[in-house]
Amino acid sequence: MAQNEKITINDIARRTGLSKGTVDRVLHNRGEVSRKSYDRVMEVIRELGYEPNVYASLLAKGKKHLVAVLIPASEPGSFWELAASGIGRGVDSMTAAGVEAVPFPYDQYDIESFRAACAKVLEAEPSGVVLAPLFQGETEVFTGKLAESGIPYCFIDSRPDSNGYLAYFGMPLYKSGYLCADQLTRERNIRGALIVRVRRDRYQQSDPTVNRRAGFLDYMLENAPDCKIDNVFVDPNDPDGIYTTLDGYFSEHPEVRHIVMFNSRIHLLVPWLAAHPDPDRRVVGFDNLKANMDALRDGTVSVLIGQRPDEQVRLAIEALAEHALLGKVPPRKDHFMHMDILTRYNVEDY
Amino acid sequence: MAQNEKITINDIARRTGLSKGTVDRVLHNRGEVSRKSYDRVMEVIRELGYEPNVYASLLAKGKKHLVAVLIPASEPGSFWELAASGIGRGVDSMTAAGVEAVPFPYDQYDIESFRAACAKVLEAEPSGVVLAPLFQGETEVFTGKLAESGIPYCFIDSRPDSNGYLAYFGMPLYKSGYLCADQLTRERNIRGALIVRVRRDRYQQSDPTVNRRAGFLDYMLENAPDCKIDNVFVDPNDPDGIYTTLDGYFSEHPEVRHIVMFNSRIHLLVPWLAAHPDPDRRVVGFDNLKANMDALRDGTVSVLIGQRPDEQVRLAIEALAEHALLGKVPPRKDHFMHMDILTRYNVEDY
DNA sequence: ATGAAAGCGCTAACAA
DNA sequence: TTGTTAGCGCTTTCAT
Repeated sequence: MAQNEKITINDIARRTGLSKGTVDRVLHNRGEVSRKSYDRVMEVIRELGYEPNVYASLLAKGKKHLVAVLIPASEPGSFWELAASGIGRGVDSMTAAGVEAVPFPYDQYDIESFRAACAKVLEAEPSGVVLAPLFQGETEVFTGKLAESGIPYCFIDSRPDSNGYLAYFGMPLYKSGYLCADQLTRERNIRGALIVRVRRDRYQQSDPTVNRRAGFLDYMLENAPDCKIDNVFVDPNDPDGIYTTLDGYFSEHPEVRHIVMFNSRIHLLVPWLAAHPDPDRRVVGFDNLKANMDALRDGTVSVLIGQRPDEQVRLAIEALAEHALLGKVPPRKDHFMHMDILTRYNVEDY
Repeated sequence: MAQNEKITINDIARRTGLSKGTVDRVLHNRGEVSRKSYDRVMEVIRELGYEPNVYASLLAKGKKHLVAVLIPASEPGSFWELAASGIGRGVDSMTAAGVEAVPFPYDQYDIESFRAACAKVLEAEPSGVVLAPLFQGETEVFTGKLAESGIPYCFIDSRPDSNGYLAYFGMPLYKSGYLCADQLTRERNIRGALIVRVRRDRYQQSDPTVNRRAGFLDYMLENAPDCKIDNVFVDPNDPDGIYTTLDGYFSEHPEVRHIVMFNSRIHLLVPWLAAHPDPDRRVVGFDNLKANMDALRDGTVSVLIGQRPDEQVRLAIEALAEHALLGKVPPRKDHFMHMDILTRYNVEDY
């Protein structure tokens, strides 16, 4: 649509009186061209509105682009499984354009496995890398290496304070806490609310939930200052312990009917909640894990706030693909995903 | 990644003792091949796990694919403007793969302009068509012609009862009414609710709001059977009339605090609502028009239910692109979009 | 610094 | 029915 007829490097070779070879050299500015020729070629290029033919280029260099996706191994039913499902989701037309996204999984609790995965990625010489910065220090080391090799990378889920990334796709964490509080407390005059937390001490990982909690608490301060907020800690690997903990808490605080968790594990509470039904209770959690959505369906959980991790991955891959293919740099770096409010009435098509 | 080394039609030509030409013929089964050769080629193809090189193919045929998008002209601030914005959103890598999406706008109130747009589309010989079936009869005529020409098409927004389409992307209408009712009536014991409707008689158009209303009424019947539901009709082009109508209604029914509209025009009520603030009022509408989102922000409207018309368009284009490029047929035909619940706390990143 | 030429894998027109 | 061949637009040696 640009020009009436598509113009090729031949056209611009003819017009400049130079050869295809030279034109190609300036096109990819790989030197060995006289200043004069360079300028002349550039001039004609813009004059004629030349646009390279991607197929021809790709065909000629016979290279497939690889986008490495560095995220934790997707244990069934986990948050990262959702994220991983975004890898295949990548438009097939992208595949058709010669970009392949490949997962490089690692154990999110084992920093060594992360290092190993990083090494593999480097070996594979990808055109781009998508990663979630779980291990802060190690991530910095790795992205440093990527930068050295001139390999662009995108963050998903959360984002370190560095600056070299091509783009970031994630949920606005603080705001999500705010939204969460609003969904939790539809009425005024709430007596108390319970935050169920998971202890995470051992791992030197970043913790996205602290921002969420901050947003939550600020909302409560502003809108329900008299609400007493309790915290309770549970171990995700100890279902019985969770049950007992809740039993203990609620026998002391039967008046509390508002419960919230800031990570993706709200489903851990289902056994206790199901055993102690209460139509006036309100439970809000995060992320569309299968187990969470089931809890929504059967009414155990009232609202889930979703962030489409699969979309985050897809968008990151696409950004990288476009960078590799077309040299495009996204106009904005930070892309905050919409926060989806899920209830039993709109989970089905999620 | 498929095979160790990429295998080409030359390989399979050599292996079968036939020529590239013949191989190509069976690849695109365009006949002129003996049964025997055909079988042999197919055998070797699967044996070697041959996969065509899309660039080479595209380069050779030098054809760009055109996807025509047949939707109403996007008046600023309208629903269709949102939809149209999905056209550009199409991944650029798709563009890189040689697919261009082009809008063919028409006047949604003028069936003649629709016919004209259809004619233009046919002339352009697109590889696929995206359309919203506003004019029922005319749509049938048009899709009939498309079918004749072997051009695949996708519906967005709503879907006729026909069957020849490649895919459909839209909101589940009945369910959206149900969801709407749930968002409107958070408490029990509602005295009354008001449905504001737009008269549409002149136009022989399909009306998606009837299903929505049905879902809404069913929810109310099941969950708030004692709620009296009133209807009021307004003319979108007569702001003063709207104001007066509401004035009239609410002077008679001051106890009604729940208001809903099933089309995308909830913003029409803003002047009256803003002039008569009531913290206990609840207003629910549909679609993320700019004006609607503004109303959400300033608190005039409580909840908006969104369906991402731009995504519908994008997905439809992609489905068509993949069909054109790779011959892929979507596994499911009907794709129901997630219904987004928007409040003032999550509009920002929408 | 520049040009010539051989492909990349596939398509399509033409011969046979 | 099948084979041959000339490109498609660009990249990449290898000469010059």
